[in-house]
Amino acid sequence: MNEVINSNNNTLLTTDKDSSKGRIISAALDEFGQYGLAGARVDRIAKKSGLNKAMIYYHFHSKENLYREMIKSFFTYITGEIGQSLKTSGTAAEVLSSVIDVYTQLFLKDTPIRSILLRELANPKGEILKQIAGVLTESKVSIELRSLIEEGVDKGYLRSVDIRQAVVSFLAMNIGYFIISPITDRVLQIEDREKFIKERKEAVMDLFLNGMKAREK
Amino acid sequence: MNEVINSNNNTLLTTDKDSSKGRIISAALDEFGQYGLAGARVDRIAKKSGLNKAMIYYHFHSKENLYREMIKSFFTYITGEIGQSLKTSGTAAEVLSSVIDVYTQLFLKDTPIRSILLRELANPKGEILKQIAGVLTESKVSIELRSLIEEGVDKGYLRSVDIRQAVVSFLAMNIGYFIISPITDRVLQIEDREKFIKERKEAVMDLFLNGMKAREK
Amino acid sequence: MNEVINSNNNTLLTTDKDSSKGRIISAALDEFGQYGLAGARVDRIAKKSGLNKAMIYYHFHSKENLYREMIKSFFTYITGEIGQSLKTSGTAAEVLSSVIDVYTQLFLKDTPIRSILLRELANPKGEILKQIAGVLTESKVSIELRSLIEEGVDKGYLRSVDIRQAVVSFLAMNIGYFIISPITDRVLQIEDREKFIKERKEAVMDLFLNGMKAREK
Amino acid sequence: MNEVINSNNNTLLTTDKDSSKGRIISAALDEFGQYGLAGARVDRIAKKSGLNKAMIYYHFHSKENLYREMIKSFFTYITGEIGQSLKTSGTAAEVLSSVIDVYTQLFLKDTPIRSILLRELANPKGEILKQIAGVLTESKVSIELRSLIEEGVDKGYLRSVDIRQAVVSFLAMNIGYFIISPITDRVLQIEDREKFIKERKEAVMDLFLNGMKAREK
DNA sequence: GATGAATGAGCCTTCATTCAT
DNA sequence: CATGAATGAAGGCTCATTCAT
Repeated sequence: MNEVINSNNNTLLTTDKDSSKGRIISAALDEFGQYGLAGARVDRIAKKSGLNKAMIYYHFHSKENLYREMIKSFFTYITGEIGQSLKTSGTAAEVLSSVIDVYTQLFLKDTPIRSILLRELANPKGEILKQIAGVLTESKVSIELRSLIEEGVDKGYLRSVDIRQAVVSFLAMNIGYFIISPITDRVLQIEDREKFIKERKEAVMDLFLNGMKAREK
Repeated sequence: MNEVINSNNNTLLTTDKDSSKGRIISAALDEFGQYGLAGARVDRIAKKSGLNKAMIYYHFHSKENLYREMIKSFFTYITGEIGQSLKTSGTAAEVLSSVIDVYTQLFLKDTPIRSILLRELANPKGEILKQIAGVLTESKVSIELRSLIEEGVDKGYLRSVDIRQAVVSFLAMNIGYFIISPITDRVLQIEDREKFIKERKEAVMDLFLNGMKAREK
Repeated sequence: MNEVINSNNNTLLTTDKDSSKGRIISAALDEFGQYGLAGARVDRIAKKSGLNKAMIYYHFHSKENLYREMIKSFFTYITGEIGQSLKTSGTAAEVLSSVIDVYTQLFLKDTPIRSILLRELANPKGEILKQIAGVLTESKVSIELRSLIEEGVDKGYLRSVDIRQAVVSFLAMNIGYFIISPITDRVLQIEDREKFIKERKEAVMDLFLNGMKAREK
Repeated sequence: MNEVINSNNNTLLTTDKDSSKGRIISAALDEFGQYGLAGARVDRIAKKSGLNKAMIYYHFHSKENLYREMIKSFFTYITGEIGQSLKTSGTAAEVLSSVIDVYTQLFLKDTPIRSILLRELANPKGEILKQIAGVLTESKVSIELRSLIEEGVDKGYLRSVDIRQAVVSFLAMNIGYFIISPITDRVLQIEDREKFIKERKEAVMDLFLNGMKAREK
């Protein structure tokens, strides 16, 4: 799941542990994930990467540019992951299950990417979000979901609803949960988080499919 | 000195807006909302508040403490708002509708509180989240939702599902949407956001209630 | 000659030794004179001024701006000096003598201003030179010289020559000497510089007046 | 390897222009002329020379040494130029005219050497000035001037004046003008500089010869 | 010779915080 | 309460110089 995927160019991915650029990007992911862009310290990134601070500027010119390059690099990697993981054929339940798996993998732990995404969501007008949206658009996940639902509607086993609302609801139930879980877990006093997440997949699919199912009147 | 008031901007506070403390808190909400804790500048807060920088330290001792006080002040206010807005009786649809209204109101615009909440969610172990969770727990929203669903299950018109999963799904469809909307709006190419949000309320209630409804076998 | 002339505004002159701005400007004059803009170190200026480095930025915003302010301050002071020293009536010899005295005073020693002026002359397109030229234009020295020569020509005791060339020649013989003297003193093996400079005044006036004098043919 | 050559730019050197050393020296002249020793950047010199930064250190060991070597190289060239251009026989007017031509050629444009010389003059105690003075001493210009004047005095058509003062005055009127011209041109509002410089030669010779001429009493 | 990468010291600037008044 | 000035500790970035190849 976290193997080396070394692109030829300057988009070195998370775990190209050999090249200096790769080590810096990796350290940057850590640092930016933990402290955010403003809170990150170039000194710490240098130390984490085992390189001299000047090397960061040699390769990336500025802290902000390093941030951008890191995000670009990461999302290039993510796109590949999603592409590989996503089942695009099978029953509706199977496809949904596969989509859920992808997001669960991405957000389950306190990954740097989760933190970075959240902080970027706090700047809705920032350029980074556009970039992220672009990558996700190309990853076709939403298109898969849309055509899946459209097919169900066409074949008559799903109700005719606003498809975009349905897609948003599905994504929100998955990604949205992982985002707000630090609060909801506390409010709902969920102690065994692992178990809850395991059960969540079933619960989401059940609610979604039931909510969408056509009724015989 | 502790009344719920409206600051001149879009920031709602629990402190007298004319007092120095109030003006500082108001400016801090702006600044922290825009830049986050690490990115905020005490100088700017001073300028925004029309006061001297030293006054901030006179009243709040440190930047971090100002941040905490600001959040405390804000959530005290929020709690009141939710308490007043939340219908606790009526049909299930009416209660859910009222809950949705509250969250929509809170997150609709790019409010400072949305940004602050998101950045705090990026630090899942931070103390602030505990505080927020505490406030929300006391606001009884989740309890209302839980008992609403339990009642439905008891009376037989809702299926017997994991109630906490249901509550999480409902919250995620609402709050979660507002959080990830900067991305989903782009990916799904939603141009008329106002309209989409208006329709969303119906869509969420429809999906949720249908997904929960008991079936005749 | 070096007294405190404290303008009311932000143009503090060289020796306003009390105010922080004055102390910084004074230290800056030293430092920039010795090392030039690029070679100057803000740390050293801070140390010399007895203040914290941050205070320099508090008062002057940037090293470059401090440089500009220092020059502005200094030339404002110089203008006053020239204005006071310059005799505007008397025989031609008296006026010229007074002009020479002013420049001798300014450039005799290794003053910071001499160094700064020279380094600016190395950037002929820089803004600073324009500023300096402006100040000197307002100081009326050149106008005095021109009208002095014009009068001599009108009255018939000076030859009719290009007045601007004459003014330039006079200035070059004075200022120009002080500028190139580190070289000429060596090449011409002038050991007793003090004596040479004392004699120079006579020599310059003699050459200039003789060179300009009308001849009976 | 040590021929006098013309670099591609406006920089004259004594080193083979195609060799790496030559290209570096040429680039250094450019860079030091524009920014001075402290402001010069080794990176830029490398880029301008089309070579790697490490090559500069391979050939010149340090930035400061490169500076010295560049100056040495340049003045070796200058000496040759002066030697070739300088007429050492003819009437006094012819010789002076030839000297003026040499200096005009050297300082007319914004040559790097003009800037470098000016900045060095700002450090009157620096070693570089000694070096320059040495080269000029060897170039015999001042000796030519001295003997020219001495001859005039001996033969009776020049007044008996301090010869060194006369030489200094002559040099100052020429070199000194080119140095202070960025200021005087502005103060005297000289718009057609080309024309002024052409006329200057006559004016200087006229003033100088007239000023020195013996008078019949 | 030639190069890209690496380094350590230092530089300009900023910032949270405090002090004197 | 309120302010302008002051401070020390970084923080981002640069630069002369060196190393491995």
